[in-house]
Amino acid sequence: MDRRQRKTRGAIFQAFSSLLEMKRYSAITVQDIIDAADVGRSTFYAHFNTKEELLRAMCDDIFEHVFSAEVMREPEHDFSSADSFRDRITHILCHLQEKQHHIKGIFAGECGEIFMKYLREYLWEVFDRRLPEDGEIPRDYRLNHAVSAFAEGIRWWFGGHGEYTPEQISAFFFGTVDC
Amino acid sequence: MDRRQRKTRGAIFQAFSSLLEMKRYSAITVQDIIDAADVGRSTFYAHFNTKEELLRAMCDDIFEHVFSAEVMREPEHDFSSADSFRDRITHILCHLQEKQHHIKGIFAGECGEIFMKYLREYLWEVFDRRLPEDGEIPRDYRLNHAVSAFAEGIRWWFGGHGEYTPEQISAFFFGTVDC
DNA sequence: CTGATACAGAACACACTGTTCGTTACTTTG
DNA sequence: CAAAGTAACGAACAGTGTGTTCTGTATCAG
Repeated sequence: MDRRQRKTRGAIFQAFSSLLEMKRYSAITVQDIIDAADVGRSTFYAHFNTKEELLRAMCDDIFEHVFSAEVMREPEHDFSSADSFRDRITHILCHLQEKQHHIKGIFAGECGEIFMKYLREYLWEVFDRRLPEDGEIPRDYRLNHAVSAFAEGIRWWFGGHGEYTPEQISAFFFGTVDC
Repeated sequence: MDRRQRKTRGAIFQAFSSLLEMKRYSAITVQDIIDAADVGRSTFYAHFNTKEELLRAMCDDIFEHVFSAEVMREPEHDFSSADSFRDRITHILCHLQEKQHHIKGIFAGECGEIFMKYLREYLWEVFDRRLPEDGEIPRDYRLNHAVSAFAEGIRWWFGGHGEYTPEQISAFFFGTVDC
């Protein structure tokens, strides 16, 4: 990738991210972004067709970092042991914490929902490998339950409870849900 | 309230609701709504200052129906018995099912998030009265956990699992979470 | 050095928003 | 039943944001 492209892309991400901490998503205009990023209008549209696409790209960027090493690079990992599963979960939380600065703005506003949606998709995969078959309750329901509780736990964490460590959040989760 | 007002308001709600089943929220314009509702432009703005306000009004409408009899009219109800709490939850599910037709469109798209946000606010109150004090895990976390799991359970229900009865959903929930 | 590629910036057509106002139709009150 | 009040209509309007196009300039890779 061209150095100019990286630079521009980074500037836009940075601008958008900090704008999100001040304004709600729908109140942010493309003009705001290109002003803050200090790039030309046509340049923005050369990178992203729409504001929404930019948001999606930012989410992908984050999740690539958070999940790549954890899940993608070891697709054969079985999560058979409860301990190893718990480790994975804690790792995910650690990586999210690293990206804290980028994520906070996204979580704050209405686009937090979009972020959550993507997050849930990734988490679904992770939990899908772990959740046991048994029970009268539909597996689908239980999977949804676990993913929802964990994802919303993360949102809770970022939304004013940053004092806890990833290990603690992990402990809270496993103390409340049975996996 | 004037009959004309009611009629207009109803027509707009109806139009918006059915539009939501075909299009995503942000793709729906005020023009679309007034065309579908067959009302004048100025009339729309006499009722709602913005599309967002319309959505909020619709949500309020629904929740007033779902929660009024359950919670508001008996604010002193204590939920002390596990059974009565479970009954309340089931009642809420029943009332949601009644409003199914109006809710489906809202749930579908991105504005489902707004609906969920309101839903969570109401549920928070309900669960707040029930959740015990004890435990090492912060009460706040556990409350968030229960509310999230239940709310997302409802979304799951409306999102293609309508074959289950309110009683079953209730059973699924209480079989997964400990309240 | 050179061709390719990215950026700047201005101009543009287009779409949607939210407001205003004069007119018509309906509803309530006296 | 009439009169006053209120809501709806619909056209016109300015304002704002979108996404595209184009020309010229700067930067990159080989």
